[in-house]
Parts: sequence; structure tokens; C-alpha cells
Amino acid sequence: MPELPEVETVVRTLAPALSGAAILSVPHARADMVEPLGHDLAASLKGRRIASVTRRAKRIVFTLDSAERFFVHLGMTGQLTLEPTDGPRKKHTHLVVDIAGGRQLRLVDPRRFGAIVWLGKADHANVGPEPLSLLPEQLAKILGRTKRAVKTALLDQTLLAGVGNIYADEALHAAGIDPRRPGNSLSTAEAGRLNRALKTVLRNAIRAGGSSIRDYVDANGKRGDFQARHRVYDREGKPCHKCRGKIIRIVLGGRSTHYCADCQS
DNA sequence: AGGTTGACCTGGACGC
DNA sequence: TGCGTCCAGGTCAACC
Repeated sequence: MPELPEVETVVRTLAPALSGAAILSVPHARADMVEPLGHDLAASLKGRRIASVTRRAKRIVFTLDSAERFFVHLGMTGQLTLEPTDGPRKKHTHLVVDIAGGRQLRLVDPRRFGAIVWLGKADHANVGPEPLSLLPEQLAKILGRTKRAVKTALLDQTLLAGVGNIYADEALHAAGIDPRRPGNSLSTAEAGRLNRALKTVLRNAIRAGGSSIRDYVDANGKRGDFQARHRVYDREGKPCHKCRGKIIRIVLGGRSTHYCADCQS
């Protein structure tokens, strides 16, 4: 579900409420969703304060007053919300953190593709640069090193962090680039266009509060609006907004891929 | 070694 | 109504 704009929206709705807040206890943490396996999350969090809530890639990062960190990854169906302590607990609630002031931070994730990862003082591993602060020559270099389809390369989190299936398709459409093109076949100008398109699409999506296809909500339970402005994602058979061409759907690297047969080739 | 495929899960939409 | 099939904002490990 959640890509960079959705995760960023969750962070922005959580941070004001949680910065400086005290963690009272951890009444529930599903053991098989905590990494490293067997780590005692409750013991690590109890009595600490949350210094900040930030985003890195698709990860919601909590920094404690001890300078230790953990992050929540939402997988496909994760929802991280703030609820009143006495509010009803939804099915598939896998993490509950008691916060001072009668609030609970809760993770609901039916498919359980998400995770709660204790970092301690270690750094994030295996995540590429952030697309919102990427220079055009950096993107050109990243793509120039692979002959995989450019769409597939954009999804590789070790190359670029935070872009997922929706925004890869949307950015390639905005840049007018065929998603099947080998990464190393893009010209410098095309890489530059793609770099700009990624930033524009991601920023607009953040401004709209993300895309809610089915599950995604922010920390207050509110859905995003960006799905109404998708140009290609989930628009198979519909007309292209740019050229009236037909949006087609193919499978690339095992992922559903949408593009305009006319203005992206 | 780079690149592709299936597995991990639940639930909603669809067809019969 | 009730099955069975397919699909989904992500990421790994296991394979060619």
C-alpha cells in the first residue's frame, strides 16, 4: 500500500502529536512482526520519550530520547494510527503503545507484510538515496548502471528509496518514458525529465495526503485524495489525459504496469 | 552476479 | 448464498 507520499503523510500527522511524548508501556507487540526476531520491544520502549518521528524510504522512524531508534514498515496493508486508549481495538492489531495523555499508537495490518524493526543505534541498511533530494546526474548514474527495465529499477529500494508501483508508473508517464526501456538506454535529458517528474508527482501526492486505493489512511484515520489524480495507475483501457491514447496494462518484473501506448514510446 | 519468479498473508471483487 | 479464482501501494529467498 504505502509508498513515499503515504508514509510521509503518516509521519506528518503523527509527529506533532508524538514529539516529546512519554511511552508508558507496550501492552501488545506481535512477536513475529518484531525484528530482530526475539527482541524485547516492550523493554526497550517502556519509560522512554519519543524525541522525533521522521521518514526514511518507506519507513516511519521513531527516535527515542536515548538516541536509539526503531521503525515501522507498513507493508501493503499497514495502518499506523493514534487512538484513544479506551477506543475499540480493530481486528489485526499487532502493535499497541501506550502514550501519555490517554492515547495509543496502534498498528493494524491484515496481511502482515509490515514489520516493527528495532535499529538501536545502527544505521538503515540497504536503502538508496531519497528521490526528493536527488540530483539529475545521480538518477542518470543509477539508471545507467542497469539494463533492467527502468520501471523495475525505480522499484528497487537499494537503488532509490521510497518509490513504489503507483508512483513509478505515474512518474514515467509524466516524463513520457516507456517503462520497458532498459535503464541504461535513457539519455541524460530523459533521466533529467524523469528526475523532475518523480519530484513533481511525489510532492503533489504528499500535498493530496497520498493515494487511498483500499486500505491506506493517515495517523488520524483520514484517507488520501491523490487516487483521483492518477493518470495511468489502475486506468487500463481509459484514455490518456495527455494525448487521448489508450492506457494499457502489462506485467513487468511481476508487477502490474500501466502506461500510454501512444505518448510513452 | 544480475535478473526473474514465487512465497509470504488476508480480504475484496468477480464469475459461475 | 456459496464456492473458486484472481488481484492488491512490498519485500525476501530461492532460483536460472
